[in-house]
Amino acid sequence: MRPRQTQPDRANPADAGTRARILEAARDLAIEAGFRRFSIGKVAERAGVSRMTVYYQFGTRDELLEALFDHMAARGRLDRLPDVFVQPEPLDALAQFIDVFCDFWATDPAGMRRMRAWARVEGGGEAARERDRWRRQALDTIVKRIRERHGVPAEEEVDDVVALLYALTSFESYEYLAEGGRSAAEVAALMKRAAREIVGVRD
Amino acid sequence: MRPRQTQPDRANPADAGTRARILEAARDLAIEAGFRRFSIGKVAERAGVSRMTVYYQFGTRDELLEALFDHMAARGRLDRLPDVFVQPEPLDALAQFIDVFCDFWATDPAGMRRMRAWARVEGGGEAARERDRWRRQALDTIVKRIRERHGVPAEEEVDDVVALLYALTSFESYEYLAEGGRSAAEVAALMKRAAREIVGVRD
DNA sequence: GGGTGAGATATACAGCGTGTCTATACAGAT
DNA sequence: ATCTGTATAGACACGCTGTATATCTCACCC
Repeated sequence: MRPRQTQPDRANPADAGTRARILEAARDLAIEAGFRRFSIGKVAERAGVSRMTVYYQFGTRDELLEALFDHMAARGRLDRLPDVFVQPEPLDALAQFIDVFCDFWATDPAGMRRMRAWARVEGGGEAARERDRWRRQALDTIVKRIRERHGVPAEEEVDDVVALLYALTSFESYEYLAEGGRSAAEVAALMKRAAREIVGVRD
Repeated sequence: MRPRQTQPDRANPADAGTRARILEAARDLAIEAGFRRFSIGKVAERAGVSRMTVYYQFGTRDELLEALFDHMAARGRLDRLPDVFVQPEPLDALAQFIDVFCDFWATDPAGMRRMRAWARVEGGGEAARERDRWRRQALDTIVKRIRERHGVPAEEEVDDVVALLYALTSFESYEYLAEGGRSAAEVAALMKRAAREIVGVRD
């Protein structure tokens, strides 16, 4: 167990968030320099803090990166997701789901890409994997509701439709779609159109 | 400039491919240990070669990884791609295109995933990026042929359709689709179905 | 006011990995 | 016999991680 982070708004010396400053510095550095040149020392320097403080707060480089992952997710307004499930019309829910995620991916594509890739390289990023599992589950729910509400278009398996939507709404797909200079909104529109075709509802 | 690789079939001492042995060792190690524990020393040891030889042959760790990338592509039977373009029926071409890539991704998913992620993290993997550009270009050609041959389904922009297919046929999508335990052939079938819906031909 | 405890820091160190340099050994080609 | 390209050995500078130890400084509590 690591030294535990105490109450964030602790009546502390000069600042009120050494951790936050370190995370911001880490994020900037990750984006700017890539993970190759990402080191505890540099993060510390950038945060105006000693190297030992970073170790004290986060333990290891990996734990710092994992924390950074969470930190970025928190900035991404992913908290709007619950709204999606109160939508009475599941097709609207699907559309809104796509909007929320596209906004999320768009908050910080450079950071996101590095963090996710890092997770794939190193096997870290448990937070991201967790979120992906969640995303899949959500799609499953939505698709099932759509099928209850509207008909089932012949031979299509639920699992297959969910898998396709899962791939379509991934960050990686977002990035590929955004490559041509498309804005987040444009990507979302494209995804929504494709999603409609994949679920195959004859409106 | 690095020491240049001489003719591969050089009438050499004992082996006839120190490079090849090193690349195989590198591949095994990358898959087995991840890039975290991927070091020149370990590769050398595994290849039964001295550390200096690796440096001599590849220069730097990055150059070794870049070479490894090419090496893996060469094993993936990506050379069957030209066949795709002699297909008279562009819809068949699209299907075959998907088959070839799914086979390619399936040759070595573990290695592929690490290599691609590494490219994203470090900015390396020029070979992979090159291949992606090529993939996009190929899809563009196929889509245009489809539109010539069959009609154009209303408002759909060529660029949008191409982008969607590009995302759909990416390695990352392959991986997401394969997650449920689907075989390469099953993933290919799924991709083909989705691709048909995306191009929107009313057969 | 003295004690306590958590946060932050300084210094030092072991260990590992990269990349460079120099020197050497050896095989085939001229 | 010499030259060239390949493989290797040993040593080294440098940078990064992670740990250990000791110190400093507050806020807070009695």
